[in-house]
Amino acid sequence: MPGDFFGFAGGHQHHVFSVEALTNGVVACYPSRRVEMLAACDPQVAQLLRQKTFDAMGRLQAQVRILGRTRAPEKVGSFLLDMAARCARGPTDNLVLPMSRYDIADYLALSFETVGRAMTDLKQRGAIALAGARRLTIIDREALSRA
Amino acid sequence: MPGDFFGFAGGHQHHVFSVEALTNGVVACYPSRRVEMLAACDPQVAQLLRQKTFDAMGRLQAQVRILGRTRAPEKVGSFLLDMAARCARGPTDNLVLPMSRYDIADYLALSFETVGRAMTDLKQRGAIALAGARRLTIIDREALSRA
DNA sequence: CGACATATTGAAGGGCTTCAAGCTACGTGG
DNA sequence: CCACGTAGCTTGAAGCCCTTCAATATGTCG
Repeated sequence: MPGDFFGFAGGHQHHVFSVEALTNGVVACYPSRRVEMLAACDPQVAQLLRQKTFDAMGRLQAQVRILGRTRAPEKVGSFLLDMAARCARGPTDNLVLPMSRYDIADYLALSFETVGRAMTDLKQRGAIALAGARRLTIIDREALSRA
Repeated sequence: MPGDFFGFAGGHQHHVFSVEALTNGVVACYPSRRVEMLAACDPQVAQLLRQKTFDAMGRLQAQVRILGRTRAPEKVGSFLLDMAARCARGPTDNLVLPMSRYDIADYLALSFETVGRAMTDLKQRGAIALAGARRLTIIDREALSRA
């Protein structure tokens, strides 16, 4: 998502992940060698780099927590909470998913049909409200985390 | 595992994970505020901190890759490869699991019976050899990653 | 409007979980 | 020394959840 840094982990060897942008945008590349030099010279750059790295770790930890769920509605529920936190444009719990069911399924290690079924399941339980496939409102955060 | 750093992500708020040591050992705690000060003053400390952080991110990414597998033998197989890489005491593919089936199951979001069944499954396919429950030899790395 | 991508819904099958019963290994105490 | 007890592992059977395949619906462009 906009502002996210990625790719600095895994040493200078091969990367084990690919990255997909959820919106149109520009990707700025910084050669790791040069970043290291900059960080060595300028403590403020080093501090910023630390901050960005910690942010990236936080995203990874969130991903681990989501993938660690055992059932589909739990996975989708915690995914929606995560997306709500990252797409937050205000205090409301309305959000527009920036990705398709297929992309969500890929992210959660589920089939895209199961993602859809989990959505309607959460809706029927009153945890969320759906307007179309991507526009939704979070009604019961508790229900999403313990779905 | 020995030498692992952890806990510096997630900002200065609440941590969302617990950590469990796989061996007896000593945990050294560094107040984040003081670490920040040290890093700001000493570029070498900052460099070391970056390195340790990248290592931790690598572990998290490995965990995501493992949890992202859809079937149990795949999960256990890639877990074993990961453990082999982290327990490496030489070029051999022998390793002693430092954790019980129950702990592995918890780590992989599976039931401990399923972990055991996946083990015997991998053994019967000739991917690994088991000596007791924890001592094993990796025979076919390919088979483990595509199990 | 028409066409294509995306979502929903249904039904059959398979994998994992759960519950339950043995089994093995190890340490304790008689 | 051996019986015993506990913790960990294995194995079996039933049930549930997810996947897969298939058909229909929705919606979003041109």
